[in-house]
Amino acid sequence: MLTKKKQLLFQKQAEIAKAIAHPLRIAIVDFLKDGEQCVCDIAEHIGSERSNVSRHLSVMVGAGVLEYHKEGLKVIYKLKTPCILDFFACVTTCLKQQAKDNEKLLAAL
Amino acid sequence: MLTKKKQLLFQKQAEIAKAIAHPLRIAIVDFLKDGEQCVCDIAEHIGSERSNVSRHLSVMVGAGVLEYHKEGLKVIYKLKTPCILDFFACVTTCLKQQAKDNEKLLAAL
DNA sequence: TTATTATATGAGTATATAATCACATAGTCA
DNA sequence: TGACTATGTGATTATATACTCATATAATAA
Repeated sequence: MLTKKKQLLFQKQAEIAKAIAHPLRIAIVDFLKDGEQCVCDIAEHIGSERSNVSRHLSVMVGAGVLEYHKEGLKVIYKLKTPCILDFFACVTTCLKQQAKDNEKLLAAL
Repeated sequence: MLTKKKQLLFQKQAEIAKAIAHPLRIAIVDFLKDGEQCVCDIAEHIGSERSNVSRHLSVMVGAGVLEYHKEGLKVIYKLKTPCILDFFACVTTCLKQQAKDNEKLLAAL
């Protein structure tokens, strides 16, 4: 059986994973890897309503993936830890693996 | 604006992230890192109904995170790519970062 | 002061997800 | 064959999430 300690750890890990597990949020993280951005520029870049983007951003702030500071009217968001980007490297490896499998399947038909 | 190509990539990445973004599923992946297991042993280990575990497993198979084979009555699941485990290293780094921040906050009170 | 802009948030709706129970399926063995 | 076991799945319910619109807040500038 799982210890309480492990359960808590898995809970926390799931929160971070959930905070990234959305196409728009991944697009946001990908955009922010090149530097901090305000909400309006993020919204423009990913092509979604500002209110919606604002909500996605606050989800990621809540999970500790992003942080922000205010500059006049604007609120500037950035990655809190670059380690989040490692996640994409890992996922990309998985996708490549899948692509290889599909190739094999295709070749077998 | 996002290219169609990037949108598709982010979609795929989100699918994998979603497949892991649940405490029970993380517990399953953690359990499987030491070797393949049948549904009943997984259910026992994580302390959940077999039918529920079966559903979680099929979500992860669908996302290409797990694979399985049958052995008599049993269905044996295992990690499809070890790269999934890198994800946990990354998330753990984020959690440590958060813990540090909380420490700072606590010290400031 | 008012007008403008950027952002956040409440309310409502639509959809997705998770869990449970009952049942179906399929393999094993007496 | 029938009993048993492991797994999967349909139906249901509860909950969570995503999105949109309207509105609120807050900073700025005229």
